[in-house]
This record gives sequence, structure tokens and C-alpha cells, in this order.
Amino acid sequence: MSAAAPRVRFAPSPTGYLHVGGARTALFNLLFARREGGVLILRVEDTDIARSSQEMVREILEGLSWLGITHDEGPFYQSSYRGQHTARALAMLEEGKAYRCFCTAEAIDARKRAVEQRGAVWKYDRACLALDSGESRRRHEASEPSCLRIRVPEGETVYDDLVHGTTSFNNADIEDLVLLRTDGSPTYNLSCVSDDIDMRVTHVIRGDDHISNTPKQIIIYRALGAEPPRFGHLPLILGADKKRLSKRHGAVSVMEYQRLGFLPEALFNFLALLGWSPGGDREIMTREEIIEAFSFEGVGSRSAVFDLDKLTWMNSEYLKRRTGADLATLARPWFDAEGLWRPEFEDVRKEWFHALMELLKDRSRLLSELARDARPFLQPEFEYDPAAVDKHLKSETAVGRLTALRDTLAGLNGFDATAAETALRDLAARLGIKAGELIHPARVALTGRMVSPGIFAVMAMMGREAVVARLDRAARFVEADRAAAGDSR
RNA sequence: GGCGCUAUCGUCUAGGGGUUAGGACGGGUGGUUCUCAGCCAUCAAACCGGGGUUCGAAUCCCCGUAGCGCUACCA
Repeated sequence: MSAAAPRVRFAPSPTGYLHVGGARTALFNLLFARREGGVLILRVEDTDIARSSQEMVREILEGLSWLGITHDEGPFYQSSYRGQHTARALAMLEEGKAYRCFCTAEAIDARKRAVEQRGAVWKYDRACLALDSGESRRRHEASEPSCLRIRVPEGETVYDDLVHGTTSFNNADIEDLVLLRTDGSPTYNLSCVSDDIDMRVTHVIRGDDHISNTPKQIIIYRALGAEPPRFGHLPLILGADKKRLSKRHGAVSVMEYQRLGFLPEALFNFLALLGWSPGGDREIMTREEIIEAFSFEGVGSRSAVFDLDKLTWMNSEYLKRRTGADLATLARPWFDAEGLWRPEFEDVRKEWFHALMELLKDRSRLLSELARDARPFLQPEFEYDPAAVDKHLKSETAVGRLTALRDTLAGLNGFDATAAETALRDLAARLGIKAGELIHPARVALTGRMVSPGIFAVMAMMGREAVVARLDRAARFVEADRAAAGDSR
């Protein structure tokens, strides 16, 4: 008999943004579900009402959807199952698997301090386990405040982790954890187990930081008479300092990567490779290839440092694979933000704009860089990079050469890359200088920078009128610059 | 402190008893009838330490060390 389709879940707590660690957890759940033909459930663990917000829920959903992590069931909200959590806790009380604890926080604190003063390790001392059920009920009915604790059985709790293999804990190290708080609200471990039972979750795939919760949850499953699922704990994602990734390390929210100009497929690919390897040398893989190759055997057990340089490189690879038309759409927000967008870019100048994106994409790593690099093509007023000016526009001959080039190009019959190149090289020959001595100043004049696509492609893309205007502007700029330099001497 | 997890180039990793320990990012160098942040070529760069097991260990076992995680009536 073949195993039933696996059911996995991603269970974020809406107390913060969807960070890359959470996204990676969600991603691995997705990969496993898709690979195995299973179901991915989304469950929002919003029981900490004080710290949760609808705004965060929206952000998390947006992040998942941007990355293409689509769930099959949910989103379910944990807070709506509170009745079931409480009922299960009470059932455990009924069966003697749990007991009421009347110890006050102050009393526990005092005992804990005493124990620690002796240099011993504190664990709840089970003071209330000794209470017989009659007394316990009496005190409860007399309205004495109490919480509910599970009675952790003797022995060992062992489970076979999907990534770490056999893992065992001595139950003596686990304290009788609280199931229901004094105010009656269920705690995390109870809610989590209760929901996973009701949602028929078969594989719990989550971060390494939950390893120590696992024996506690297994004990709850058993107390409830339910079969625990399989567990798989993914190693954590670290910052460059090898500490758990946090805001101190820069961008951690998934949506922030979108704003920075990353493509979702690049982040998807990068995150999949953080802690997992298909074996061999494959790196750039489509989503389908990743799903096809995914297996827990390839999931490593050591935590991985998030390397922004590699993500950026990967993004540039994905940028190159996109068409100019795609990029025009994708980069639109940055053009809008820079005030560079014109309606004709999707109308009469559509083809031109797409060609511009094609021209620029090889040198861009982020969508945001496309807008930056496109500026000189779209707008006559742009900044000159001071270093570029120093290097190529400072010589006494600069104005003369820019002007000569301007006149030459203005007098051309046709204007395309070939014509511009021939004209420039002829001019260089006539002036008795190397072509580079015209090309470099021209690059700065046309783009403001030292780096650009091939200069003749740039000229062809800009068109004669813009090229002439920019050469004029640069010549005026150099004159003014030299005059200012002269004055100051 | 207790419990747990982990340990191959700076980083992500492949390999898994016998290999010149492979790839990628990043870095260096050289080339590219115009630049490089593009492209091509090329170089440097690693099996944490100690004990076993074995003819042979980076690989298996143990110990140590280090890093990280958890240690809540947060999730």
C-alpha cells in the first residue's frame, strides 16, 4: 500500500515581516509538497494577539505570493481554533495526563532562585503534581488561580528527523510544560500540535530552532493518543558574522529584496540552494527543475551564511535570461520612481524601449540598475561621474575633440552604429589620434560614466539628435569647468 | 550552567574508505581592433584538533575544541 499524499504546512507568526529565513522554510515545504504530490497548508499563528497584526499577515501573504509559494489550503488562523486547543487540554486533565498547578509566579521564582543558588539546574519541581485530584478540584472550584501542566512521562523521546536522523532526548530534562495559562489561554506547543492533528499534517518541516520543542510536542501527541508526524529541521540562515540572520545584517524582509530590484525567481533559486544541493554542480535551475530534483537527502545539516554577493550574481543571471519586453514591465516601478517613465514607452517607442532594455541588461545586476543606466538615454540632464570627468574630460583638447565629433556626426547622412563607428574612426585618423581618445570622452559625454555598453550601440540607441545634444552639453560643461578651475588659480 | 545541533577554500557546496579533494560566488592575473560592473582564459584558496578502526581515513567510531540554537504561563 503506498503512502498517502503528504500534508505539510507553513505556520508563520504575524509578529513581523516575512524574512528570508521564514521564506526558506516555506520554500522547502513547497518543494517537498510539490515533489511528493502533497498539500501545502498555510496557517497563521496569530495567538499572540498583542504582537500580531493584520498588516503583518498581509505582508507575509504578499511575500509568499511574490516568491511564487502558493499554498493549497488556508490561510487558516490559529486563533480561531482556541476552543479545540482548550478542549484537548481539558481532556488530558481528565485522563490524568495533565494536572492543575497553583504555584504562583512569585513562589516559583523564589524556589528557582534557591535552586540556582546551589548551582543546580532549575526545572519545575512538580509541587502540584503531588496534589490529589480532590484537593485540586476543590481549590479550582474555590476560584484559586491555576494553570494546566502536562505530566511528562519517564523515559526517552526519540524521533527520526528528516535531516538530522535519529535524535533523542531524556525526558528527565524536559519540564512539565504549561498547556493552559492561568488566564486559560493555550500555549504554543499545545496549539501547534492540536492544529497539526486537525489539519492531518504528516510532515512538520521547520527551522532548527524548533528542535527542542519537538520532544515536548511528541509528548503532547502521545498524551492525546495521536500519532506524531515526521519532523524535519532545516538549519538556520546566518549573517556574515555567523549569528542568526537579523535586521542588523541588512535586508531581511522578502519584500525588501523586491524593492531592491531582485527577481523572485533569483531569490527562489538562491534560497533553495541555501542548505540544499541537488548534488553535482548545478546552480541555476528553474523552479520546475528544483522541484524535480528536491529530496531531503540533499538537505544539509549545517547552518548557512546568507551571501548577498552570490544572490546578486544570481539575479544578474536571471536578468540576462529575461527579454527586453519582460524587463520593461518588471523595471517599470523604478522608472516611475525616478520620473523617467513616458507613456510612449508602451506605445510608439515601445520597440525602442525594449531594445534599450536588451542593450542594458548584460551590465545590470538589479532591476533598479536598469533605470539608473537608462537615464542618459531618456533625459538630457544627467550627472557626470566626477572620476570619469577627471579621467577623460580634463585635457585641453577635450572641447575641441567633442566639438569635432559632434560636427562629424551631425553631418552624417544616415545614422546607425556602423555609420557612427566609421565616422569616428575616420575622424581619429584625420586628427592623428587613437580612436580610444575620442571614444572615452564620448562615453562620458553620452552616459556620464566610464562604463557603458559598446559606444556605437549607445549612439545608435540614442539617435543622432540626442547624441549631438549631449556632445554639445559636455563641451559646454568642460569649458565651464576649465574656466572655473582657471578662476580658482 | 543544562540540553541539543553542527564542523570541506573567505562564502554556498560536491565528494564520502585509495581523487591532482570538483564547481559556483567573491578575490588576483592576462586577454578582449572602445570602457567594464560584460565576455574569455588563468591563478590562489579547504577536509577543526587528538585518539581509535583499517593495508589505507577528509570519509566510519570516540573524545576534545569551537560555533550556533533552545533553555518562557512568546511563537
